[in-house]
Amino acid sequence: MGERRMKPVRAPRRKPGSRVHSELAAGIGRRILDGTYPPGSLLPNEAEWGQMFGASRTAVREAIRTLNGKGLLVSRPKIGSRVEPRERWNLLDRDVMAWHRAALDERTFLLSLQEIRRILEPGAAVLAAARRSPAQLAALERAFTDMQSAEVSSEAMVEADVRFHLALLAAANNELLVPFGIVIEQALASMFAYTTSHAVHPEQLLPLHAAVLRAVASQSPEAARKAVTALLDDTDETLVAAVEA
Amino acid sequence: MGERRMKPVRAPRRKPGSRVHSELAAGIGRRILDGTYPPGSLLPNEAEWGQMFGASRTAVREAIRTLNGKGLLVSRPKIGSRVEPRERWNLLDRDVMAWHRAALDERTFLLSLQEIRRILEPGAAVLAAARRSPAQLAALERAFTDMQSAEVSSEAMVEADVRFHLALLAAANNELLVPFGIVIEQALASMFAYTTSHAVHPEQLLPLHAAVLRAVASQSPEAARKAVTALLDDTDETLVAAVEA
DNA sequence: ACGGGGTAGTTTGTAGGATAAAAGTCGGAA
DNA sequence: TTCCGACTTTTATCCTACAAACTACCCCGT
Repeated sequence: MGERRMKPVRAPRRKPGSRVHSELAAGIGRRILDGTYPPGSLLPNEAEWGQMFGASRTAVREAIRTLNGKGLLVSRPKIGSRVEPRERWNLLDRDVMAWHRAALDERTFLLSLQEIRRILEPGAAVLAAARRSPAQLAALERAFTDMQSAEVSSEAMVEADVRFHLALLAAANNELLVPFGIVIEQALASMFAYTTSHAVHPEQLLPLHAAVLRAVASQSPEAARKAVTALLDDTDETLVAAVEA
Repeated sequence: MGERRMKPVRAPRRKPGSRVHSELAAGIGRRILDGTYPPGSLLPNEAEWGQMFGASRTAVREAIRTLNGKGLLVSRPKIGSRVEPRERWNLLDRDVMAWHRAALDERTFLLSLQEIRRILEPGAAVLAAARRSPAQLAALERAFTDMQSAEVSSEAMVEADVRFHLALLAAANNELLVPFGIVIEQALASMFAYTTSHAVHPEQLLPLHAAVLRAVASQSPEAARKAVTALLDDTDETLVAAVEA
């Protein structure tokens, strides 16, 4: 064996999204979200997609099955795959939202998101203050502590910040609230990475969060509502500044 | 050719959910939601599922692809399919929620849902009163008119009622609010069918909705908030009574 | 005995082909 | 003219084969 087998510096980990059928799902999904195939229109048949992407019909079918599950289209024999009306789309799905954002105006999207937070989070804070368990309070405290020890504008800070808000929603003890929160916070996380570096009042971040924590700890619903509202006001300022830039 | 081909009385229309892969997706999905396969556990491999359901591996794979897209599991070669942690599940997905409800306590679920409405809808009403377009107001009026002309406790009434609330959310002109609303109203619709027949104050239904419509029409945000809150108070009464029964 | 590395084996991923079922279309018969 | 049936297109399902990923284990060297 004169030949030494070169061990390749194997990439740390292949993304799970690099599979052929995932690429196809994303490719087709994006084309639907960006209006290339509007609702009601008929998609190319499976064989054609296969040729376009250089993939087998099997892979195409698995991609279409994914999109089917997200409510983007329905398939019927002899007809083909037809794009569903927009209200059937599962816009709260991670992937769909990602494709949506790629095709849409960033400003509008982020402002819409923040608007929803302004509706949802104060209400959640009220419930959290009234019903949080000791364990849920501990999770909230842990997130806050991590925010304190994280460097300003660091990735760790963003992560802890998101975790803080999710812990708040979880403390409300409403099973549906957490899924809603996950959708919102996840979408905001990618933007926080930009906005934390442009925070208008970076020194306010910790005190504002501390106030929320105190209110939830002392089980004062009204105080919690006000503290969260103040926090959102601050985020609003940052967002508006970031969007205008 | 002496044999006469009996034309079977063909069923009016096969449900789109009656496909093999859909059955499989539902079967596996339910097993995950009801805890048979808890988060972190390993599912049987594709061949085994095929035997269990008497289906081919292709059909199993398409089902798993669907569940994959809903965040219930991830698949890796040599490993198999592993159930994802609960917070990755797309609980706001139509199918996932249906499987969830089938496995869970109905009371808790409905009360959670109503709690979210109490948070979301007043805020949406404020936005709607401030920003509704004439066309959106017309849609709201149409839904109300249909409620007036529908028989009490009829299916048409429920449909118009749901449409009224969705129109209210749409009038808020927030792109994300409608998807959130669809999730909630759809889930409530199936229950309304039961509760409308047990309404505590059936005669209040139309006046309460009329108040909301008036407030949105006259662009009075605060009045809209109050009207929606009153409406939700009434629904609460009905819900509590229905749940206790 | 112990550690490292290569490899065998299991499971998913992709390909490609064959056949069945669905549902419009069109032509022919009553 | 009207209605029924064959035709045709496209998805639905099944099957088989092979590739790729990754674990777990065995074997070898120290």
